[in-house]
Amino acid sequence: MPTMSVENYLKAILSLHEEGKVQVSTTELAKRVESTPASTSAMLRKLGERGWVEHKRYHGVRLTKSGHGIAMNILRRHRLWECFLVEHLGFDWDQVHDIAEELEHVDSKELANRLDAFLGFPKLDPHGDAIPGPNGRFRSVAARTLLLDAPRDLELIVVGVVDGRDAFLRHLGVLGMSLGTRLTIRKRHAFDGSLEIQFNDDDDMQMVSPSVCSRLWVDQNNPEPIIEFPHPDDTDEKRKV
Amino acid sequence: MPTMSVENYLKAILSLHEEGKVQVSTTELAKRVESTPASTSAMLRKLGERGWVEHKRYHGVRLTKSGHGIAMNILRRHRLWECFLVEHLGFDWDQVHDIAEELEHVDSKELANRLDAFLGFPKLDPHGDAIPGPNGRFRSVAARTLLLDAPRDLELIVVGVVDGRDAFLRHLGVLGMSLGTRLTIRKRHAFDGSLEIQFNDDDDMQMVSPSVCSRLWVDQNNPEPIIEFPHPDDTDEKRKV
DNA sequence: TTAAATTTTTAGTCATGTCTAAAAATTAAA
DNA sequence: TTTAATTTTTAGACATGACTAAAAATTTAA
Ligand SMILES: [Mn+2]
Ligand SMILES: [Mn+2]
Ligand SMILES: [Mn+2]
Ligand SMILES: [Mn+2]
Repeated sequence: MPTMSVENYLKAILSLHEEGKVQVSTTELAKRVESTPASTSAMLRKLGERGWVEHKRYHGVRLTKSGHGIAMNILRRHRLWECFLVEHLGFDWDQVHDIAEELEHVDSKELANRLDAFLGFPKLDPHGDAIPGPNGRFRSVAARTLLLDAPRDLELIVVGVVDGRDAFLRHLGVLGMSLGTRLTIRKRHAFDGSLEIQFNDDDDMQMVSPSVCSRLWVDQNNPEPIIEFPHPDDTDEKRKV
Repeated sequence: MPTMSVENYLKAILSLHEEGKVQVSTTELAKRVESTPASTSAMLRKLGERGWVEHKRYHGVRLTKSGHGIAMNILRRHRLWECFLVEHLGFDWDQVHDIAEELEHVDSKELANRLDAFLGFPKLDPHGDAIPGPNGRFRSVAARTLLLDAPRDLELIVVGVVDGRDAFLRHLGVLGMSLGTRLTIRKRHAFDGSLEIQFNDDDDMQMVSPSVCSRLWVDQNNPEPIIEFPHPDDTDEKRKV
């Protein structure tokens, strides 16, 4: 029965893990949870004592298996609630994060499972992020590429955002982009890395900055290979592929 | 921006007001929020300082208009979420209270209003209790009587419970009663106040204790007079009837 | 109307989680 | 490799909300 604060720290560590950091530094974590390094340091001591992280002083932390399970559970609830807010209450995808940030802490396994069923066991949240299942593992997700790295002259479809902050989502709105937008890269500008993109719905052409392109996941309409993201410690051989 | 704890205290005071107490005593409130008189006393000082209650030391408290507004808002969210849990997630009416007790603290006016719309602007929660509207006032509710006080030989319909605790709701299940049950009082036993009740669906007769009968609201199938429950301080003349 | 019982408040602790400022350890630069 | 910069931890405070035990006020009983 972790507190709300503990849950937020664990979830933040998980998200940093998923961004590639094997060891999470105190300062980085502090930024993520919007607190100070001092507070974070104190929290890490506690998380370590309770067996949710492995913490070597002055070097980073890693989630333990049990900490990873808790964090995946919060992430699951966060993304399920985001689905509910967008699909059933009609919120825009840039309005749901803060509300889900609170809803995710309502503690009831039964609630999460029933909500999951009510939503039709979605695989992705409104931002294209994978939703963990009740077992604490991600459901399979289609392969995807950063728009910045995608090939030219091939129809692409926007399937996710790397950066879920409201400011970025609203900027996408200004550019006329959202999940499902079909587009084709027509030109790469070597000078600043901008892409000239054709919007396949209206044949409109537009210049898009590399900063935006590096924050968008696109699908190349390949047959979808299945990928799972287990916890690094998880050597369970019976795992389904 | 009251804390979760403050919200629980204010809501508890409101519910005691609605049970007829004009002044709420420290001990009674402590029992309701499941804390001690000492903790409650400290909280009341704080609530008074912030202008949410009027508190004369050693005599009870009353909600101020602003405190009443906050409490009605929490109550609104509590009951809306209960509707959602029962009607859309398939929970039983005796499983939703504790979950709603947490959901009610998720702070977003927009969320409450959209949920309200999603549910079709319900007037009553799954326990037959009135749901406050976005203006902080109860919506109109049909007149109702305690089963204990209802007349004999008249078809009645169960429309609400006075006591929403899970134990009581489950006991109702054992008796085969829930919201909507049609019944008729056939005999009053003077000795212990028990009622002999005919269930109109299956013509079954059953003895029901006065303790249960004093916890059930029934409708007499009269044309529904409209009642509102404004705050006692509210002398606003423009109020709609 | 005084004494006893009850209720309420105060006093003193504790747990959680936050902060700033200072000290310690690590990492980067010279 | 010694020094400088950066990161992390510790020290010391504070806010919130809970508790037990003791004192004060009120209510009830004698
Ligand atoms: Mn959160
Ligand atoms: Mn999301
Ligand atoms: Mn509550
Ligand atoms: Mn209810």
